[in-house]
Amino acid sequence: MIDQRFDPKAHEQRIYQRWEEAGCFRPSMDTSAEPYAIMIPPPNVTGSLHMGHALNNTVQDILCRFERMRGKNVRWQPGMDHAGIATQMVVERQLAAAGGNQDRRSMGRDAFVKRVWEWKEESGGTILNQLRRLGASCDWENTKFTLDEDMNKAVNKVFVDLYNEGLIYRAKRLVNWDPHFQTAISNLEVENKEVDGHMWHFKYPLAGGETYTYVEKDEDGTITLEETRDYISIATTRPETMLGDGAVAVHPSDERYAPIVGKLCEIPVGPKEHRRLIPIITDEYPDPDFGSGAVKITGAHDFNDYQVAKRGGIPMYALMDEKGFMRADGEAYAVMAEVAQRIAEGKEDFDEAKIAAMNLVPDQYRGMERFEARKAVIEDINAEGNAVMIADPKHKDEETDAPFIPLVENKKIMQPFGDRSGVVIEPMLTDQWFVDAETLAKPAIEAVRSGATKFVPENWDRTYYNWMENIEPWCISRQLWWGHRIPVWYGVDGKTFCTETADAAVIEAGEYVSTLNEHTEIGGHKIDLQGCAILLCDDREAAQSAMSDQRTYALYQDEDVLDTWFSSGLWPFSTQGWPEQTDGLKTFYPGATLVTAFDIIFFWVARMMMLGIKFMDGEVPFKDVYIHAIVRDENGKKMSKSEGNVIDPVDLIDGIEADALIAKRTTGLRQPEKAPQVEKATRKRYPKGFEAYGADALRFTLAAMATKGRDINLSVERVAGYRNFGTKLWNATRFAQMNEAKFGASISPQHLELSLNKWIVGELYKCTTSVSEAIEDYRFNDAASAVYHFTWDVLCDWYLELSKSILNGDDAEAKSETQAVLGWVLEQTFVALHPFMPFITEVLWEQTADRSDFLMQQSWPGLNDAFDDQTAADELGWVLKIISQIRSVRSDVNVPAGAKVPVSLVDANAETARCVAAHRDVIMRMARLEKFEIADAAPAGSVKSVVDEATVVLEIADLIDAGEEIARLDKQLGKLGGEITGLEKRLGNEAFVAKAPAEVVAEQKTRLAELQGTRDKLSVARDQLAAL
RNA sequence: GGUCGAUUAGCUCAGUGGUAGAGCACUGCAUUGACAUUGCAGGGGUCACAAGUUCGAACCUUGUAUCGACCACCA
Repeated sequence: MIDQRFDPKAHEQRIYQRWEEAGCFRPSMDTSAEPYAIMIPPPNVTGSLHMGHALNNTVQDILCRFERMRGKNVRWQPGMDHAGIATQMVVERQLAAAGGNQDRRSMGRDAFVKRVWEWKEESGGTILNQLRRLGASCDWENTKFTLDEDMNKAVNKVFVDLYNEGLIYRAKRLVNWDPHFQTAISNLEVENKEVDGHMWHFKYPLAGGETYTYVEKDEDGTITLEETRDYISIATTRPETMLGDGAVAVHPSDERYAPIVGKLCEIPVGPKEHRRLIPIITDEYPDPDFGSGAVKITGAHDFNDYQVAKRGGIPMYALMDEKGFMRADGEAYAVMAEVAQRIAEGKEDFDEAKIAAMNLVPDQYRGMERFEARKAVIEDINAEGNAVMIADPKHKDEETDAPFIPLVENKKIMQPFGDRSGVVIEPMLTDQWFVDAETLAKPAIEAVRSGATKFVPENWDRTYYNWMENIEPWCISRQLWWGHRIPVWYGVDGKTFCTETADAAVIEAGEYVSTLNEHTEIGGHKIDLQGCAILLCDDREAAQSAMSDQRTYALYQDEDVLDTWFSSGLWPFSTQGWPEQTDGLKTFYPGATLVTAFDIIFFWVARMMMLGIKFMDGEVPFKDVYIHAIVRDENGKKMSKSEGNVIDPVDLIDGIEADALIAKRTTGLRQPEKAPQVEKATRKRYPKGFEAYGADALRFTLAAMATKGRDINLSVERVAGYRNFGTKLWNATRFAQMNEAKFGASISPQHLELSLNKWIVGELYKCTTSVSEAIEDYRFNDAASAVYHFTWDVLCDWYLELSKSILNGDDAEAKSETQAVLGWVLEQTFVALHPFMPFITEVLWEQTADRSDFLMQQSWPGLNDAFDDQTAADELGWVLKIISQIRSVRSDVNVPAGAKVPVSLVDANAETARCVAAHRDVIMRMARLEKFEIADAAPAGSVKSVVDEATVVLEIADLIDAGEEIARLDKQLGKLGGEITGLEKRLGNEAFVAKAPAEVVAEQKTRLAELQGTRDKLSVARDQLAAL
């Protein structure tokens, strides 16, 4: 006999270990079985399980367990992502916390990377064990890490192939620069947030004190302002970038500035005697209605300006260093400004490299932090009187002597932040590696259009197209140390060797050297072609000094590493052994379904599509992409640390005391002042913390709430409810054991005698069929509710109750059949529930019979409609109906719960009479009846109701009040009357009868007849009562 | 500005043209035998609003309102 209750803590980890040891998670590699692969979205090695992971992996596990039971050859590919920035950040923080002076740079690259690996071995990957706690049936023996050696081979091959095709290239471009991590990041890693900003209006004086007539008109062409100006007015949110301006642009149609287009104006910052003059140009970009209509063009510090500058051949001057400080290198401003001036006037050649190296920061701003520099620039301009002035609104009343103040508009501006660092991103002109995403995107778009890959729910394809069709070059180089190093080696002469290994680079370099002639100079001198050796150096400096030996051609590797998503993008095939043609690759590519949240469609899904199609002969990496919801708290708020509403999945599984929960939520807050608030709210909402609900309850909750296309608001009450559901199943099994149900035996449904047993088998068939269909269609909520409803409402509330009479009765044959069916139906229920609740069902399987196998290895119920016996279903349907009806009436007329009531049936037909005979005992027990007989007429003063053709008569005249009974019947008649009128009206409508489908019309007619029959019987009963 | 989504019972949500549903909460009754993590019975909804299509609309169309998400943005 099983325990009184299921204790998740006593079983879950034990069961999981047994599965893993027995190799249950391994693919069968049965060649006759259909392969089924799911690639886990590799969690960050730094990560720990949150609710999103719990949902994501529950869904994957349901699919995998279901398909495994259906006999497929399943591989759920697990692994982790090395998560470049995130991981490097964690270790750098650790170094800082450890005190001492050690940081990344003082350690040096090799030592630091070694340190990160050590960290990874010690503390990385806790999330994989948390996935085990959830029950995830991953193929752990094939666990991969995106930075492992085999992954690196794939990465290098992909890089080299794309490079050779020209789809990867190096270029100097404006990229998003994270000044905190001092690396480029992709535009996806930038989060645009609205912040309070200012817009300053400044005057750029015209060169040589020139003047023009500035005219403003309203819509009708009436002149509203006309004045002589010796400047052009500029509005900017970033005054510190003025020093890098290359031009001022106005719209070609803007008449206000037409007189001065082509002239020069002065940037009003820096030492007066060395100020630069820049041209006033036209471009389509400026919006005449915004600001002053004139835009300063700072190509090296703004993405829009960059485009204008490229179009107009405007020089781009970089003002900041990699930390976001004003540059402190290079020659004096006076010299540089002069050079810049000559370039602007066309007297000196425009050379990108030369310009990029030019430092146009005046001495007083050099080395200043960017926001400090902004303040300083503003102050200096204001002090000099080049701010556009406006009457002080505070003194509006006395307009005559209103003091003038600089015009500064307060406005909301969108500012870019690094999603990891949280600092303001700086557009930076740097050399980076790019993937020609546009070319790769085309077949990836086509694959979704053609249906080779489908999004579920399908409306996500719009999001996918939208992004893919407007895709920009993907910046893949990162100035980090933790990651796949870019497989490119340079000679000091700038020659580039892109090869899969360093050895190959050496060979290529050797071939290159052999093509040189003896006059070629490299590194400042000729090299000895005869005995020249190729030398690999750590960096450029080392290479350069090595070149002093004439018998050496020195190489150094590119310093940068690749964007993490570059290696994740290969996940569907790199994990299966590519570029080797392994069995795994042949079997498990393409995968079946990718399960993920929408927020990584761009980061990951799109990249896997592009790279998968490219490198796997045009074959997509997965057939379906199931996009699931975001998990929020019970009120629909995003779970966040600062809100204090984060629910840790493991806490729901293991339970947690209130104090521990509060401590968890209040420590390490970014805003510690919120702690008391969080504590109060948590204490109020969860005064006892969480009980240990177990993994099954959590999984079932997530599945039940996983509807297509909607967020999940997770409530702990709901988890408790599904824990109760597990208890219900547990106790049903306990009941079965007490009644000696037969487990571990098979039954032949076609040979069953009792309609009760035929019926439950049919109900089971309907249940498992709808579960299968729902899972196939990714309707996890429907699947969960089908099996929930069957287990609780059908099996426990009806079948178990109805079977008691037989199990306690004298009919040995009936008893034996029922024991067999009871055990079998429960076992099948375990199977059907197993994908959702793997632990409790496996324990029940284990403890109900001597088993040598696991539930998770059983076959999915292969039931067919032969199991669905309509006669039995009708018969039991009637039994259920009559019991419910009698119970309801009893309750309505307040018959004491314990009282036994005599009941007779009037006007029953032969079929009903047969049912009465067959099920009399059970009906009497469940409806608490003293007798249950067919009768010709009802005794006076009885309580009546109607089931189908028969009138159910409760002979309890003495217990009731005639007036109340009349009132009860009137209420029912009123309800019926309303429905009947509605139906009559509809059926009286000629258009309805003519146009609606015949079956609908017939259905409504039948229903009307039924209702009328019921009404007639009830009104007769009412009249009889009234006549007394 | 573009795109997508939401609005149904007190709460959280299902429901793809034909009798409005679930869980929780609520009300009444029930306590020796699977289960109080329970059972039985019940109350509760103008399906945001308006117009349209249709024999028939929570569902389809259009519009309005409110809320949300994502993307892109004006110096």
